[in-house]
Amino acid sequence: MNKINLEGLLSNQALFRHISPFELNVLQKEVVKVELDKGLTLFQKGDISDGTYIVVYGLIKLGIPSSHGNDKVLELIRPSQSFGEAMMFLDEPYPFYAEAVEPSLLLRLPKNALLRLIEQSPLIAKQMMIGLSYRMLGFIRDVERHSLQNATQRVIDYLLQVSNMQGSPTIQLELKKNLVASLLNLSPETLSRVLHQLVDENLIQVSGSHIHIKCPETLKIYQHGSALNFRPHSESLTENKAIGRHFI
Amino acid sequence: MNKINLEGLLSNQALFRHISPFELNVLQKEVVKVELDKGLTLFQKGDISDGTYIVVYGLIKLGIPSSHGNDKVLELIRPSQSFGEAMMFLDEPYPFYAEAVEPSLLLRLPKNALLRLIEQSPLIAKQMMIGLSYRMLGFIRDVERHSLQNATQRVIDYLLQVSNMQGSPTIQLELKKNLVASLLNLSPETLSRVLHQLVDENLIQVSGSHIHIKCPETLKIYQHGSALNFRPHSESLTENKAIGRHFI
DNA sequence: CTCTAAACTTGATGCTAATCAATTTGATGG
DNA sequence: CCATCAAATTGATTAGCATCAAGTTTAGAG
Repeated sequence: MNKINLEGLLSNQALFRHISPFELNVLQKEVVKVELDKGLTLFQKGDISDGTYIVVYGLIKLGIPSSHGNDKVLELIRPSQSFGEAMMFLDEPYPFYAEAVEPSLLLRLPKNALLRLIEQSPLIAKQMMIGLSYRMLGFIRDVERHSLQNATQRVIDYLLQVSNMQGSPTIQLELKKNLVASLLNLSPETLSRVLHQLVDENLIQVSGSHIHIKCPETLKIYQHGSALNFRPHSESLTENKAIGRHFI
Repeated sequence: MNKINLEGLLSNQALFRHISPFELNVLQKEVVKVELDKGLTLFQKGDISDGTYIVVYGLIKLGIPSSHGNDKVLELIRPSQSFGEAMMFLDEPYPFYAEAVEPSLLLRLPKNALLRLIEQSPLIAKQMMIGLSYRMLGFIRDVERHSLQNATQRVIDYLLQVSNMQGSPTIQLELKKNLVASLLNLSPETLSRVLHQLVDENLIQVSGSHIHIKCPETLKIYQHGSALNFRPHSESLTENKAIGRHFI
């Protein structure tokens, strides 16, 4: 229980960038540090929400269990990101479980403290909304990927995204391929085959968790033009695309 | 351009339940009413965000276009719900298009007005977060449905959900089956076949857009136990489910 | 450095749901 | 009330990916 340390951690969070020293001190008494070893579960699906968590370091997996063991990885939460807000605001049980993929340190912000902060600081409220919005956009992109792209396209999408995030054409997978597969809604076998195929086509090089993208541009084009990717379709859902607004 | 009418509309929105008369008057000058005929598009994917929209009446479809015409319906927005917040906060282009499925009336709240309201009223900020959270939970459930359930399960899920929403075992589809299918990530043909199968099994009755659920309980059980639903699986992703928290 | 278990790969097979195509049903307007 | 077009159904076929099963590689403990 190291107060100075805790204050330091809190003041480093983007969410509390604009917090007053006084409020920081109050908050510090309400926040709980939670340390999780690799593989440990923070909460299960169905548990009652007990606040919002911020990741200080480590990597948290939000997953949905399935009755047959083939869980779905919903999202990965990285340092300075938070999770659990939605369930807190709605007083709903968690629709996913949270588990540490790596040794992690979290901060738990109790509901009341967070609500008070929103009331006292519009800047924090705005920051929270930006956070929520960012994650919402992530979900929208997920739905798009899963609905409109095939296995190869999803893998390429993921590779390009990670490469972009890590700022290098050579990327280091931070996850077991099992988890990557689940994140992309693929079986591990299919992921393996797709990667192999991309190697065959001389688009990437793979060695372990190290993947080198030979030419991002080519890959992007391949994603849309590849013969593996789907065929035409019978009918459009949107025949009436006339654009119109009537301001009144 | 009917001012009294506009004020009335605004004060009826859950979001502005706690707004002051003065602020209501200011806001009223910034809000724009947008009327859309059936089938008309409000904005396209990629357009720059110009604020947040609240639906007064009608039904708005948020969709993602695909290069081959088989669009994906992302979400349906009903009266008193809003959309576009996330893109506004993040200054991102819309990742979907918005189109009126029925003749609709919307209110457009410009970014600046909304940001001002958040600063001035924590209650509005909180209300907005609740709204965002609600829609986030919807997306989480979508991902779960699409990842872990097969066609039959998704359809049953949908039927039970609509039945629940409408508070009756006899439900009235508010959408063309085309759109329902897209919402559930199914081809229209598959939706048709699944419904037919459920009729054969004597679980529902269908006549046009009118569907009667004979026994919600039986349907719920069928959803999990049906022979059509999947088989075991090789390997679990989550072997390490020990629950542990170290508070420090 | 070796040993063992887990992670990953590879091949063979089958199932689900998409696609294609042809009707049938239903709705809308003249 | 019929004509016309969109929506929905139905059947036949097949692509895409999951599953199952057997191997190979990798990594981490001792």
